[in-house]
Amino acid sequence: MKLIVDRSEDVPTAPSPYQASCTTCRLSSLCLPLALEAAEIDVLDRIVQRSKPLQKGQHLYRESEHFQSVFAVRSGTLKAYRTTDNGREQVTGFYFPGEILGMDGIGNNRHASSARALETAAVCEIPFTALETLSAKMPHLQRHFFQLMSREIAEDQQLITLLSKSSADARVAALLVSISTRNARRKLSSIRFRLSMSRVDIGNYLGLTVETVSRVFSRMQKLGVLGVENKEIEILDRDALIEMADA
Amino acid sequence: MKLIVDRSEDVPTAPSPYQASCTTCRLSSLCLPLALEAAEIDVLDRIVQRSKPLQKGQHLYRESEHFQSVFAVRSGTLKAYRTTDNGREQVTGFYFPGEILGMDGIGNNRHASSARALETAAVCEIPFTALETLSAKMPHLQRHFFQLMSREIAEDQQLITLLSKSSADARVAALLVSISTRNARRKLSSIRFRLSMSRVDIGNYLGLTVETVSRVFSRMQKLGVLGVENKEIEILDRDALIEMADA
DNA sequence: TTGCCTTATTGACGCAGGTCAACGCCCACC
DNA sequence: GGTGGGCGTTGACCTGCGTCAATAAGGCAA
Repeated sequence: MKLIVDRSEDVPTAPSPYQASCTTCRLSSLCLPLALEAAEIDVLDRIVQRSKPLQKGQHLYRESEHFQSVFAVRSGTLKAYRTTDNGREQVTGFYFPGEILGMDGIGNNRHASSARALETAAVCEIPFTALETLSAKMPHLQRHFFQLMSREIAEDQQLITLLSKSSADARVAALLVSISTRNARRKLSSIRFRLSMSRVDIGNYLGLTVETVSRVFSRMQKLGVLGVENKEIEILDRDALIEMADA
Repeated sequence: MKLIVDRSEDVPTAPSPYQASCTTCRLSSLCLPLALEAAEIDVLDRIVQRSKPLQKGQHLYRESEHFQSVFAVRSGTLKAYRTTDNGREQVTGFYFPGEILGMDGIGNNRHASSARALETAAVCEIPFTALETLSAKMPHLQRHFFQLMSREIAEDQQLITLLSKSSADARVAALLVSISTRNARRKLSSIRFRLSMSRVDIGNYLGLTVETVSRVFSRMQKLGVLGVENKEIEILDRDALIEMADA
């Protein structure tokens, strides 16, 4: 397994031209533990691989492939999905810049889901065995990964709650609130954004049909809660949306 | 934070009389990494606390309480659930002997769900900071916990898939298959068992009403797939049940 | 045992959202 | 700048499951 990319000082052009380092990455506050010291970040930086961007529709990994790394999204959006026994596709999550995906593969050394780019996307690859070795030496890092995984569990449970009982309106509202919140964390507009996923993906993720998703959008627009223009969304009444999300 | 129970050699009666040790526990193959050496198990053993059994209905921990430990079920069954913003209860999982719960609390240092005993139950408490310290020293243990958490994620995703599209029949069938499989891992009968949870809990977990759950049981009984007598379940046609689970 | 209360079953009915179908609109690619 | 194919919207109809209600069956206390 090739773990280290040569990025010594005497090479003028970075060996991986796609991103300088974790130190300069504006997303590092999202995907790295804040408590990490500069020297520690540097060590971590050495195991992280930055490769060429994925094109829209391209797979990052596929279900049941050998698990080797987790990935941090640098730009773009990815969706994770699994294929059921009867061939149906189920979207299990959307991943935005600063978020980590692939952690469901650790358990059995093969990916439990597939991941594909919804638009041109760049990711940092973090080889897991290297991460493990490093974690044992850096308590902050170990704790950070335990926390990341735990949060993924908690988020999945939230989705379970949503899928278990909520109305179509509540599901769509909850997704929009989630995207809005995550945008805010990335210092992007929390009230105006472009949905990088199709209505089909949204419906699939929320356990609804395309038609229902479309109807919900229309209804919310009519109610003045949302401005919808194709993939462009404007949240006009955030409180109402939050209200709808748990109804 | 009190982490270590004194169990030094000069105390003749074990400080916690409820279970000898991980070494002699018949469930250790389920909750401990197999690769652990005897000496390592011994170290782990020292941080594990065994307390008096929980009575039916008693809480092990509650949502938003300060997170301190994860727990391994020794006997009995527990359910985990969270309360939604509008006060509804959502069951997020059932936990049988040999299974670990509480991992959703690591992320934010408070429990993301509550856990309560469905019948008299005994658990081993594993203080998390001690587990972290130990993990950094014992690579097998660190890996094991990464794996346990990862599997929890993968299982939640499976539930998401189930809740997202499947029919009532498929949901109930899937739960029964899951219980059957987990029973087998514990060397119990995979075709005849007692449901420790109520129909209400089953319905809640599966996103169905009690009435629907009841009707599904009746229907399956009529079809000769299941024998149902109150909480006593007999799987008469396992293949048919598996078939139904992904329909 | 008796009685009470919780849990489960069964039936009748209504509705949210699925299904099917038609159509409009992007936008990508000649 | 036309055109084809995917994506999104809207309408009409249908159905699986929820809701409401009534009854039965356990289970625990006294």
